Amino acid sequence: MKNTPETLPNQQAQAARFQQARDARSAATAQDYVELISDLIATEGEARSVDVAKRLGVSHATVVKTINRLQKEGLINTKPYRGIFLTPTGEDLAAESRHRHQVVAKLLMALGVDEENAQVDAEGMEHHISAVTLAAFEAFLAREKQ
Amino acid sequence: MKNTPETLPNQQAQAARFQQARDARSAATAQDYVELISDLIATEGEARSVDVAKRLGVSHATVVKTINRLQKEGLINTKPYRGIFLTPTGEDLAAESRHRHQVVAKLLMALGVDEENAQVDAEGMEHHISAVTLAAFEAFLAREKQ
DNA sequence: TTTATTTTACAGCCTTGGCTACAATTTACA
DNA sequence: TGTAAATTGTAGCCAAGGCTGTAAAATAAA
Repeated sequence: MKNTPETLPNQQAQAARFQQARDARSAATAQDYVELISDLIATEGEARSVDVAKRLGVSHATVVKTINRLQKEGLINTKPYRGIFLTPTGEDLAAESRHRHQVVAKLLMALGVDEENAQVDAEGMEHHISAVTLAAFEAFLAREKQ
Repeated sequence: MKNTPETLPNQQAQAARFQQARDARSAATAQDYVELISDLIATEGEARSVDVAKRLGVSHATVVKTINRLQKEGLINTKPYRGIFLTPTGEDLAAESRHRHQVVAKLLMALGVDEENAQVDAEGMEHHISAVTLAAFEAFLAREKQ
């Protein structure tokens, strides 16, 4: 295949889109954790790694390892054998993630998707919603409400 | 935290949702590859690993490794130093993926998202769209067209 | 206050999906 | 035809995110 003048920019644009999707995938873990930890603190008063493991459906060892990484990244604070807490940065990310999650789930339901399917799909989709798309979703929901 | 009668099912439901999201993430690679290979064959007459690498924005070595895995999984056929082909299973998956991708992109644009952002977000979102949600998207688009 | 249970931590392993560097093969062209 | 360029393949490395198994600490119960 030769690189005609048009194919090259298309290639690069497509590569950039795939790159963004990969970035979103790797950011998804951090978002899931902080969102869940924030929820647990709000509803249960504390977040323990055993609860995080149960909610995520993974082993507690996986949780501990990930928590350690997120702590290095400045999203989480822990003390040995004590609960898990969010840093201000982690709180911000959690709030943003929860908001995106809720908007996506509401949009799906507004389009006629049942609650359970909306929750499942929102869990995966929320990490791939750009600011532009989020705004479009919110605008649609605002229109529908009238 | 004690497991009150209500928290347990909730926990399990949430764990199942996260599990589905993880499954979708790992299936995403296969879908991206077959969709892209199918596109390349359609537009260029053949799919070569160097082209796949350029379009995905990864190294050719990564492509070769993944192609080998997908071949073992029965989605792709290759002969040493020859092009990449899809098995019937791979063709089916590619068609399905392309369709989902297009529906998602169209929906985003119907909601006012610009083409480029729609393409980026669709690339990530398409792997997390259940059959129910896909049908809802299509129904919405059909309604809009009138 | 011991003892048992729960929770947390750590060690080591696997797979996926990235990478670079180098080797082999095919294709293009001088 | 023979050599250079392009393409494909291989080897070996890394990080993330899974896992099991075992040890340590904290909590609950006898």
